[in-house]
Amino acid sequence: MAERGRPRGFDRAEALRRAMEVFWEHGYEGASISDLTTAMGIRPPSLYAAFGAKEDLFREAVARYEDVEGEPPLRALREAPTAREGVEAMLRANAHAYTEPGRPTGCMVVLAATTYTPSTEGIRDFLAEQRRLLTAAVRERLDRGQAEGDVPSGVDAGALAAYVSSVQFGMSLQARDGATRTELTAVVETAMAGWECAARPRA
Amino acid sequence: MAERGRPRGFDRAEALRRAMEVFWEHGYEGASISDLTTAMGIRPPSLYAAFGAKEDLFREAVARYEDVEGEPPLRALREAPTAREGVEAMLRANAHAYTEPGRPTGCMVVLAATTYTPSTEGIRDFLAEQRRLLTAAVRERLDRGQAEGDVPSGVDAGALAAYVSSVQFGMSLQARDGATRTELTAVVETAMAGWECAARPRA
DNA sequence: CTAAATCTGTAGTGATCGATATGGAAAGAC
DNA sequence: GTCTTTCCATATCGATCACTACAGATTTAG
Repeated sequence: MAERGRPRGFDRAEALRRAMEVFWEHGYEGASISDLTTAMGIRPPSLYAAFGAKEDLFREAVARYEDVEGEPPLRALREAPTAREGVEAMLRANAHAYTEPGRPTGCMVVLAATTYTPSTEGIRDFLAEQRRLLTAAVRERLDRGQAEGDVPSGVDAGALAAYVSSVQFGMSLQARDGATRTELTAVVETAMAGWECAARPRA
Repeated sequence: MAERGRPRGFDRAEALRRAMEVFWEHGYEGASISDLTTAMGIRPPSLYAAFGAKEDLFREAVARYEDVEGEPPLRALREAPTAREGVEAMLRANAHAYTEPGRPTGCMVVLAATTYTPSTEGIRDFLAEQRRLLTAAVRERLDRGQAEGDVPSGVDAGALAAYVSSVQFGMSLQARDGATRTELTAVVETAMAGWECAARPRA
């Protein structure tokens, strides 16, 4: 049903997608309202009416990023038969996604707000929390692997999850620095080649 | 010998050290001239007279960071008897340095400029180049290990170096997100536990 | 002493930041 | 048609950005 009043003259979902790409490429502080409105094809009052403040738009863009870009690798992590295969599938999916032509390289959650000013500290903390949730998802998959017997029970799942996240976060930065898909895949294979040794109980 | 004219009223080296800490904590864009002059205890004209533009000051701050903070881990990498011990010593030194109380966490070269605007693209590229040099240093140590026989000759040194850098870059971000020294050290130990498997020739 | 050189503090430059006031345009309700 | 509601374009807001003009202060050179 049509709402009362003049209808919106642009596609809100498409505008959000374009805003996400600008934030993904330039980060929160690197994307000005002028950059965003140009990419979205609208003027500032339309942006503020449809999305609220810049910070609101950014949070919505991150949510869209996680739904569209972040979910497939996490699904691969969860749905693989073993924790090891899940981690490998997730890392391989990200090595591929981080170097997809025609769009920003690396992960938006990793790259969009490492610097901060007093006014953007909330944004920095928000992305840090999203990264902790990523590590927690790996941790949960490892715990499940231990419960199902494909990960040795003596393994420190927290340390192993933090290690996997470190590799993943580092891959994002290397992708942004120009690493190729082949190079990132080799990083994944190197990390996974060490898995049987790394995922072994230690003193 | 004293120069002609009124002498500088502040310690240039100490002012640079304070500027480095501000850039380290907040990044290039997150550190305003006002933030910098406040931390350095000087006024803008003194900053510009002594250091040039903000970008010049940043590059000098990075050089100082690399000399003071970055050199010890790299020396540990080079001076260890084997490549494996060198990498482990470097990573352990960084796990310690990234969580040193009373100063910014993580590595300045990794964290200070992941976002960018058209006017700061040069800064982003400059730090990317510094990161490539870090990876190249690891690569050189691995090549030497192969020449000296402590790294199997069939190992892909480039892939292994990129993997080590990924772990290291990821540790910086996790340190900034609040990871403790114990947690980062566990990441290093997990990575090194997999070394004998990872540093083995593969198809 | 005077002249030249260099540094410092005050006070501001134009540009850009995120965000908005205002008024006209375009829709449904009646 | 008129009234109400909502959206959009123009033009701009005050704040902050990196940076600097200017004048006074402090030094050496002579």
